[in-house]
This record gives sequence, C-alpha cells and structure tokens, in this order.
Amino acid sequence: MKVRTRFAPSPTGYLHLGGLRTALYCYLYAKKNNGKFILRIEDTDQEREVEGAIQMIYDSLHAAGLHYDEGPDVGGDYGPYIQSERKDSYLPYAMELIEKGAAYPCFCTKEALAERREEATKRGETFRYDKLCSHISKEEAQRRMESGEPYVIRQNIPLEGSTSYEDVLYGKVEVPNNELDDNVLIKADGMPTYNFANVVDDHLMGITHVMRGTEYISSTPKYDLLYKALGWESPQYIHLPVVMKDATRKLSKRYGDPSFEDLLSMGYLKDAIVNFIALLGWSPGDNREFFTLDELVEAFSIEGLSKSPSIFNMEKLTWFNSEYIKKLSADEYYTLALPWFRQVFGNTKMDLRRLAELTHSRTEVFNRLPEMVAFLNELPNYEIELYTHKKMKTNSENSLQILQECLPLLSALDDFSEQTLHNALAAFITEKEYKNGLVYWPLRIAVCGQQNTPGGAIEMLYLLGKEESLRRIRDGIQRLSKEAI
RNA sequence: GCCUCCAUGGUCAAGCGGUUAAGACAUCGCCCUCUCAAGGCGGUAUCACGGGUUCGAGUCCCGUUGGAGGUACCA
Repeated sequence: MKVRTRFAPSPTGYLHLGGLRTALYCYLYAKKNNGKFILRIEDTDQEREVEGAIQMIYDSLHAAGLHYDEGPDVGGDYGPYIQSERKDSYLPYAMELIEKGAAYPCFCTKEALAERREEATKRGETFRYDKLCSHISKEEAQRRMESGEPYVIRQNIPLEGSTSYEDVLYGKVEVPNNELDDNVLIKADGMPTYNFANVVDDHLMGITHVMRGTEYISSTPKYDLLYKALGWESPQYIHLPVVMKDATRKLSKRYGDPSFEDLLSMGYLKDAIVNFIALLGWSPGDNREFFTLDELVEAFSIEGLSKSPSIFNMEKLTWFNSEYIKKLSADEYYTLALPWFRQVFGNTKMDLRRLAELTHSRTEVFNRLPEMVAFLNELPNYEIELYTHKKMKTNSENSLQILQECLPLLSALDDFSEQTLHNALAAFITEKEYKNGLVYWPLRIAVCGQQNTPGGAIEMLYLLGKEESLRRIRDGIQRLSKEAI
C-alpha cells in the first residue's frame, strides 16, 4: 500500500516549532517510503481561526522546503483540503453511526452541561457526559431533530471494558472505556469537531499513517472505535512527543519562544533549523549530525524516534547555524550579511566585502552582526583603561607614545591597503625592535574603541580608511594626553 | 484527583542482557594569536530511587518518585 501521511494544523496562529517538527517527520516518512505528503487545514473551530494563519502555514512549509503533494493551494484528488469546505460530508457518516447505535443526538444545552459539570467538579469528580440523551427513543429523537430543536451528535462509548490500539512508537495503548467521554462529533452549528473530522477525513483521504503529537495518544481509542463502527480500516498511529522549552514547560509563543518565522527573521538559516529540529526527538543511530533534507529522507526511520519529550536547546541551534554559515560561500554569505550591514552603515564606501570576509567565521546568527560592526560606523566613547593589557605589555604611557609615533608614519602613506599598512607597520616594528602586540594593541584600541573586534588592527585601519583612521588615532592621543596631565 | 505515556551528564542523545556507558552542544583548560572568533588538543559531568528475574541489568518485571499529555459544542 502506498504510504500517505498528512500534516493537519489548525490555523490559529504562526507555525510553532513543534508543529514544524511534526510536519517534517510526516514529510520524511512519506518520502522515505515513496509516498505522498498531504496538507490539510483543520478549521472546524471558526472562533479560534486567526486571520492570515492559513497563508502563514503555506509560507512556512514552503520556506522549510516541506513541499506537500496535495493541499489547499496545490490541489489533489482528495480535495477540498480545508475542512470547513468539506462541511457537508460529515453528517451522513454521523447519521450512519446513529443508525448503528455508535452515536446519538443530544439535546442538552451548553448551560445545562456547564451546570452539571460544575456540580461534578464540586464533588471532586471528573465530569463526563451522563448519556442522558442516549436514552431518548429513536422516534422521539427523530421528531425533535426535525422540529428544529438545536442538537449535537455524540459518540456512544461503551460503558464497560476498555479500548486499545497499537501505536507504532509506543506499542499498545489501552484506556478504560469509563474514562472515555461521549464526545461531540457534530456541533450544533453543523460543523464537525476534530474528534470526528480527523477520522472521516483521514479515511476519505486514504491516510495510511497518522503522525501527530502525543496530546492525542489517549483519545485515539475513541477514534479507533469510530473507524470500527464505520467498518473502516484503522490507519497506523504514530504519536510524537512534544517539544519543550524547559523541563516543565512546553514551547509556546506565550513564553516568548520564537516561531519558525521568527527564527528566520532573526537570521537563522532554514537548513540549520530543519537539521536541528530533525534531531530533536530522532536519532539516525550513528554519529552523523549534518543532514540536508534529502539526506534526512534517506536516513529517517521510526525506530530512531524518541518517546520522551525533548527540550529545545537554542544554544545548539545557534551552533548548527554558525556551522551552516561557515559552509556558505563568500558570495552567499555576503548577500545574506549585506542587509544587516546596511542597518548600521546605510550607504557607505567602506569595503563591505572585506568586512564580510572578516565576520564570516564570527557570525552565529545574522542579527548579531549590527552590534558586531557598529564601532566602525561610530567610535564608541571608551575608557582609556582599554589601552592597558598585561600580556601585550601596554599601558597608557607607552600606548600614547606608540600612537604618537604611528601618526606621522600612517599619515605619510599614500594608500591604506592592507598590504601597504602591513609593510609599513612591520618595518616600523622591526626598526624599533618592538613586540607586535605593543604596537597593534594600542592602534586597534584607538581606532576601534573596544576590546574585541572582528579582525586585527591592520584590517580595521583598512576598513576605516586613512582619514577616519587618523582622526581616531588623534582622538586616542588626546584621550591619553588628558590622562597624562 | 483520575486516566495514559515517559525516565542515560546541564541539553540533544547512542545503547536493545556481558561496553573502559559512544558522539554532539554547553562548560573548563591548553595551543595558535595584535583582541574576539575560527581551528587544533585535552578535562569535568549521566544510567532517578527501591525491590526482584538472571551466572550477569542502563538494558527485562514490579513498586516509588519525578515529568509530560489528556480530562471542551479546542484542536
């Protein structure tokens, strides 16, 4: 049988990382088995639907490279792929269930239910629907349904025994029937609930493997009961552990955790994110950790999936990102870095290509770039203590002397190419019998105004150019002279 | 509370009855070096606890503890 998996998000906001991972695994499993990966939008709760969320799902999936074979915006033979557009296809199956005694219409009002629920809670009990309406005779039920009285259709769960199914990952999952509620299948507005729509659609769309989060692990017996009542073959169930923010909280926007889109706009590379996410809860079994999407398809297997929740480790993602950045060609890196440089410099005659070469191996995430290079645009107001460095054997006095000696030397240079600067300074150092650090340290501090810079004194002098460099050196001399008085 | 599931370093994790318990991130140290990175080398750190089963348990079973998920006319 041809494998068909589906990713079925509800359009309630951005695509969070747990969702992205579920989509990834669905995609990988389908592709690994030469099957189809399908996108279905579960918008049966119109109240919760967020404007633009469907588009965001399309965009995120495409951005991640998870191209689906069938879906609302790409078509397919099993459409429509948006549940609200399938509204009419659910009721007949619900009627069939009523006919078979596996469901019944319920006329209890929300208010009455809330009241009974409250009472049960007061007694310290978990409220489950008391099957009140299941005792109404078929004839009366029929009459009331036709009279226009509002009603829902509930699943009729057996009172005794237990229901189990075989999860591919977790093995046998068994739940006592008295723990299972007679859930609403069709709401008063005629729209199905998730509980019903997912079963009907998975069957109608020929889904062979249902991969979804573990939040459904203990309600799946109910769904399985529905398959059986309808005489349908159950799919394979593969529940996936949740992605956590830390040991006790799951990843969520509420705590300010980034979505996939957020990460992209921060300057994380999608390949790095996908690679990292794939390894969160799945292991190839060997020590390999760098994978393209195609390589993931090749390596993926259910056996490598983990059963316990895993914590989303931002530091490791960042490490992956810096590794992916290092793999970029100089041109690719430059293209990606340029907008971030522009934030700082606007239009500049500075050699940004050279700057990019220098920042390339120092970039972990692109959004850290502006801060890294801001000093080139404007000299920070720094403390002269920076001139003092034990290992370089520098202090305010000898730094002042070095700067004063370098000023005429650099002023005399025709051009400020790195080669010229290097030759001149090397000759100067040899002639004076100085140590490299004694000269380069004060120069770099004067010209950069901060301790750490993406490159050495020569590179920084070159980037700043002659005029600005000399200005900054004079500024340094002034700061140090003031101190000397 | 009840039900279901899970449990190897700080984090991701390999391990499928016999291992010196891999590897990666993080962390620490050293080398390189005009700073910071990058790169190279090395160190610290894990089987939650208690009972079984077995010649032998991180691996199997039971319990405890801890954690997660569920408990809606949400998905």
